[in-house]
Amino acid sequence: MITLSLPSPAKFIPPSPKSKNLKSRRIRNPDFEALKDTLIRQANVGNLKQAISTLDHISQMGFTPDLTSYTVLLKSCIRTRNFQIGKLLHSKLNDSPLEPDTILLNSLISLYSKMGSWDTAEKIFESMGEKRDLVSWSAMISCYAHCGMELESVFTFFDMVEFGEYPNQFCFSAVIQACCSAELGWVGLAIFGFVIKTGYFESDICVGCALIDLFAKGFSDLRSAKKVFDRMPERNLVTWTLMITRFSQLGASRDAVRLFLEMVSEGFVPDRFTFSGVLSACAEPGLSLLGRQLHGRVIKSRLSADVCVGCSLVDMYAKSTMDGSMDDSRKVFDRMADHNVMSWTAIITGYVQSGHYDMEAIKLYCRMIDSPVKPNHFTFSSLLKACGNISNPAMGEQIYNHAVKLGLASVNCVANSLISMYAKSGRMEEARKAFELLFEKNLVSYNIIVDGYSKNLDSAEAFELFSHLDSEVGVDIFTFASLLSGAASVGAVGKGEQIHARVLKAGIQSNQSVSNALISMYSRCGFAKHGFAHRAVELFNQMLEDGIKPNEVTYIAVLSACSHVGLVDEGWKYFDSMSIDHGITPRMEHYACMVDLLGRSGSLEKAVQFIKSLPLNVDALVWRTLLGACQVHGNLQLGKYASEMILEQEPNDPAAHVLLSNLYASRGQWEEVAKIRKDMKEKRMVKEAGCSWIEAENSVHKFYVGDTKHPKAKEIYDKLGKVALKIKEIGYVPKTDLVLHEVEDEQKEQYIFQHSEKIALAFGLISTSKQKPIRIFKNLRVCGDCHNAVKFISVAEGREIIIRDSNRFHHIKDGLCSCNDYW
DNA sequence: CTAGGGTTAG
Repeated sequence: MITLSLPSPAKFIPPSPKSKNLKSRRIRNPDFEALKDTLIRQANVGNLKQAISTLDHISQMGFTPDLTSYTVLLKSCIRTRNFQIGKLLHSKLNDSPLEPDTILLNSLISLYSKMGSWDTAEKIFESMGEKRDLVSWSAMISCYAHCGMELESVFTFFDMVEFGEYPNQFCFSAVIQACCSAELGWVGLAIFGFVIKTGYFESDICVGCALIDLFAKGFSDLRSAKKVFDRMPERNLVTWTLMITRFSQLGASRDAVRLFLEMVSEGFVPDRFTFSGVLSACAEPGLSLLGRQLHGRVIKSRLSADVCVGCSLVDMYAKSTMDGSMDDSRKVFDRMADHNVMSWTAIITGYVQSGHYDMEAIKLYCRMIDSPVKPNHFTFSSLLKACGNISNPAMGEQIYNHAVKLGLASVNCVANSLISMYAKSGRMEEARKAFELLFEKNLVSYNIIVDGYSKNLDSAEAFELFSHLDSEVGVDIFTFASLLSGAASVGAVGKGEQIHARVLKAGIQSNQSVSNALISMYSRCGFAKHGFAHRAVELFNQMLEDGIKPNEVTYIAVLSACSHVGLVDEGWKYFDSMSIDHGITPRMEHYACMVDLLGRSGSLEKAVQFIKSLPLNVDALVWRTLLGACQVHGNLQLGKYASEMILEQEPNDPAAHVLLSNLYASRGQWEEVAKIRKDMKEKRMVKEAGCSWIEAENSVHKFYVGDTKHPKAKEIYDKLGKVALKIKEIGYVPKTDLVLHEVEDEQKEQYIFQHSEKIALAFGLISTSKQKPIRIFKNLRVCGDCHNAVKFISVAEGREIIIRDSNRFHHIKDGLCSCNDYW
């Protein structure tokens, strides 16, 4: 019988790899050996602070810590990503008389590589001389690959081969990783050929992982990635995690989840990286329940405070919570043990993308810069987007200045975000300036500026850029979507049709965003003849037939198209099938579309019934839609109810006050009007002053109510008087009931003719060419009498008139308006 | 020491 003698667990210390060398030393001091053993144990369990003080203790005792101690400590720093202590060790090593060996220097390269300090890593690598081995080469190749210096990485690989070293699996995996981009994918494929000859493809897990990435990241080709995965003779947790993460990143969320379940059933235990990958996949709509269940498993695995898992959870809850609430996301963020750039960026981005928490995002940024964590280019992109959302270019500029100071200003996505921020704030001149100053204009930059011009109703400029893009850079789905929305915004349906033709020629009509933009364009351009709104509905049906998946946006477009042409039954049909057939939970916008549809067709009671039948309380948007319909149909009772509901949720909503006041005024109930006005005054609510502007003679002319400041004021009012007479002759009757003050009828008519949109139109009539349509912009909704008068003027003067108000555009021609008299 | 992760402008 054989008995094994083992040391008791308390005394057992794992042998260090260098113990053989140590035995050869002649002098062994027991105190030194004991301290060293302690140090190694502390380092191995990741207790770096104590290990460092043990190291100091060794020096204080008069011993010189040996290379093994440094190596073990450094490895632990790399494993736990403790860069601060890593750098401290490096400086201690420089101060010590020790001559670092290859392993220690390689470890230092790896440390600086993981920190992103490629320059320090490079210096160490170059100083190594004879000590350089295959590990040094592969560490350096890998360092360049991870620091965004892919070409440097490839060249270093070739240098190594030229130097006479024969690459092993580590070198191959490092250099292939550098080639995992669209630009260098072909180099990766060439190296793949080399790998096959060496036989590493069949035998090494690292090489397999790199090849999976070559296909997934370099070619977005998940099928080939899966082929590599299936052919690998051995798969470990890293391999599975890599597959799950890449599938998730490329939008194959359900496949990612399937892989995860398969992995678990094969007995692998997911770690922080695996959870991170699969949770990201669960941000996709429809997978949130699974995401919550996985969160439970994360807690059981004691990983809930981990930064990496936390990031994915923050992102998942931000994206998957239906009502856009950030509560769950924030809870996860607040419970995380500590934060890094990514977790800060994840929560800030979550707030920005949820739609209405831009200020919260900026507040968090203020907290972030008080912490030791520095923002990166992703953080700045999101923050600039937030500033654009709230149209605050001044704040955006401040934040951009921070990016300048951190040397991130010229990073593509930061500079592009700045342009987008200006464009969203209506500052097209600044946007254009920033665009022209771009160091490198990519397709995204062009799409932002084209979209900017489109949204800011300068479709001429947008189309001009488009033709440049078309011939020089190339266009993509975003360009088409922007142009379609631009065409829709100014009612340029002819241009829209041209783009539609191009879409068909390019064969991209089956793309979801393009399809949505097309439907939306035809829906918004629903002219009096109903032709285009019908076309929107037709396109939608065709989209379904072609098997393109509709999303929430599609339904907003198609429901509003139904609303524009009064297709009540179809509207109901689509609304029902949205959730039943396509699993899309209706949002407030969809409810608002239905209320609009019912309200427009005069079924106000049905609209109220609809709201009451819903399983949840609707928000102010829906009630405002109802209130608008009440105003058009003069239903005071329901209007009052609707505005009460709005004010319950948004007590200081000026729009609700004004709409209700207008409703009372149209019924001549002046006491009520006065009450509301007083209430508004007390609450210090500012009603935006109505103003209209028009572009003529190469500049913008802006008019307020009763404005007489314009140099051509006399001519304008003369023209206005003449036009008033002309249209009365052909049947125009002033809607004096829309005057919101209690005055005599004759005075009311005067008031009405001082409205800013009429003044702007009169100016347009005397200063623009008869062939071109007159384009007027108004900051508020166009007044009912003005709308009516403009229809008559279009006949009397034979002009095409387009009014873009705060709500929509009105394309008025031959006495008819594209809005079908509902807005 | 050398393979995997989370944040990203249209």
